[in-house]
Amino acid sequence: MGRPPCCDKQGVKKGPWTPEEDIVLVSYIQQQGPGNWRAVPANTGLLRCSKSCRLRWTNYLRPGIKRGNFTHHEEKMIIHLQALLGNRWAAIASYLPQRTDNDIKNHWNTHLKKKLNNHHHHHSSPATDLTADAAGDALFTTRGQWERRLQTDIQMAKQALKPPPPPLPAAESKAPHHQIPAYASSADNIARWLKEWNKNPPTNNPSRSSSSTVVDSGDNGGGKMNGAGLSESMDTLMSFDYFESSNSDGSPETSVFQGESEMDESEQLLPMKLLEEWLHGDAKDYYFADFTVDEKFKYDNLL
DNA sequence: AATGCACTCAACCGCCCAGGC
DNA sequence: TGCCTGGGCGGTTGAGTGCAT
Repeated sequence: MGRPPCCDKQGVKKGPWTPEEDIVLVSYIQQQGPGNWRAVPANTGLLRCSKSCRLRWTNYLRPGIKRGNFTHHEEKMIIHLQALLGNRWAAIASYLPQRTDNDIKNHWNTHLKKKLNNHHHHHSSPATDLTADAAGDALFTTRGQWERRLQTDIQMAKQALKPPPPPLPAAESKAPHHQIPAYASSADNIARWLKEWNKNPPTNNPSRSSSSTVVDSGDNGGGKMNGAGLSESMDTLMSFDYFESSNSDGSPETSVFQGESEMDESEQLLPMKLLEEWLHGDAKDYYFADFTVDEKFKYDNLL
């Protein structure tokens, strides 16, 4: 016997959300705060499953999220973090402020994986084979690799037990920190969206039309890539910093995987070490320049 | 202009886990 | 202790869109 569905399927609406539904959901959350999703459909009259409400909020309506137009640096971070953490998108998303796990997952599946595959086929060499997808897919195939992963998990668990960061708006603990009043920001998005909507009423795809306007796309470094930009981006993307690392002392006390001394030396994978170095190196400061103190705190604790 | 195909991404599905009873 | 429920996560789907022919 399978588990019953999270909610009664009868009378539950599925598919893209309409602007009206968005407004109902946002205004409810403005008043009540997110959480207790079970109560949301009941209290709002939305004919939606509680899960659907949560998903809509966390992946779309939540204030401060940035959609699409992944910057080059974000892509690099995703690639590195994916190599480190595997397909744990929520964990990866926690290091990319403003990005949702769903967005990152989609971007990985539709863009980055492909890019890395192409690169893999065109630059097949022992060194490059260990990067990219190959690294992501094959990283944890040995006992030592599994232990590394476990260590990462332990580190993350430790983090979770640390005292919480300075208080955030009670209703939005997972939101990025540099947007100030969570709901005001969200209401602002809706207002902006409505403005757009009045100007350009959606034809037959409300979800998509809203997706391009509700949330401020922010400054993502110049919008979509043209051909040249993509090419240039790929060059840099694939260059990584793996093989430019000069201070590879590899001291155990700075390792992500502390306590792996029992590990067979032969299991020390180059990419992992290099990733580690990269994450410890200057690149970190650069990529995390926009991070808040909390986010840096969290990141540093991972290391 | 019409058609087919490939791509994108919002949303759903199913599983897992933690907490409450 | 075991069951139930809510919430979270990762994988997958399919409608919409854009491009090539």
